[in-house]
Amino acid sequence: MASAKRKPTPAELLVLEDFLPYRLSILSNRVSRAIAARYAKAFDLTIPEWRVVAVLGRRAGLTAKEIAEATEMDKVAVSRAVARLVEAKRVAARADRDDARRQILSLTSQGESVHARIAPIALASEQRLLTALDAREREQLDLLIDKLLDAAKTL
Amino acid sequence: MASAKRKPTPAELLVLEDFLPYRLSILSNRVSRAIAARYAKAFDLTIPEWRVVAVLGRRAGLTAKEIAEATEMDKVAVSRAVARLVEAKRVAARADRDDARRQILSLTSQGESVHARIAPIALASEQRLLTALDAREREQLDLLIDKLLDAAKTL
DNA sequence: CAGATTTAGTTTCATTTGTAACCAATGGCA
DNA sequence: TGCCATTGGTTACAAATGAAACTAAATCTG
Repeated sequence: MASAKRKPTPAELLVLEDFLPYRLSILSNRVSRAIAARYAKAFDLTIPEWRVVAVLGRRAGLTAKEIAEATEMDKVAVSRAVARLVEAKRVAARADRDDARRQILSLTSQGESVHARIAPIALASEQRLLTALDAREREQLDLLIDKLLDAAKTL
Repeated sequence: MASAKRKPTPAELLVLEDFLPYRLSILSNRVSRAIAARYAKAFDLTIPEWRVVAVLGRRAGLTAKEIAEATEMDKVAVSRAVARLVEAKRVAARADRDDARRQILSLTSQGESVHARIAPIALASEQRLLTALDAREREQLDLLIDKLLDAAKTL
């Protein structure tokens, strides 16, 4: 007969290396750090600044609020990143004629240049990571992340 | 005839919402924050401390070095987390007779209690997240994350 | 249109985190 | 054995982050 088994306690079940939130955290950190290492010092750009550049590079004329929404950064982080970027003349701010609180932001030519130079580095890193997966797996990954992102919204 | 198309530049190809490192970062943050919110205040425990508790809960008698390896935290983070846990009498340190620099760490009964109370909360959050996926997708996810973790190691 | 409320964005301050320097113990090794 | 390099861990300092308070403009409401 089968040996009588006690049901494992939650504490016994929780193995850090198998715990999804932990795994995601390690993965995200490894990837972000590796990529940031390639541009952070070379371009004197933080990750939040990079995100602002990336989004303005594709959609010029956003306000800080819109950038915050697009990047999922909070408004303080956006404010700081934009301030540094404006200071560095990588982003230009012009007044919004309809609302004096808002500023319409867009990349300067220097900002465009940063964008154009970092984009291939970022994409190459992503591609390098994705070489671990075949085409089918990449599709699966996209789908799974979409589902998890959605589920995590309501956690 | 097909219209002549210019090859898109990298800057045009890089869409933040589709960029894997960005997606992973958002996902990881959402998940970690949601889970931490459930225990951080209630147990006065930071994420690094929680990781130390989790690993010591399953493998008592580790040194700080070993904890750092097991959790992928750097030694400073471990040192700080352990210091707070010892202070709170959740972790006990005893001298290693072979090497005076090392301390053998393990959970106190209070630490065990924290572990036993948080484990089900953490697992429940993970399960809740995973309800978005069916059994097959969960397997795929595990496999994909393993591959990416491995690939990210050498980025 | 006056006062209250909301919104966009910034500043301030406390906490967290990361890096580097440091200290003490150990392990070569000549 | 005596010196040097390495290792385990902590400390100190700077930079990043987050929460809350704040400013100023816009909007709502009576």
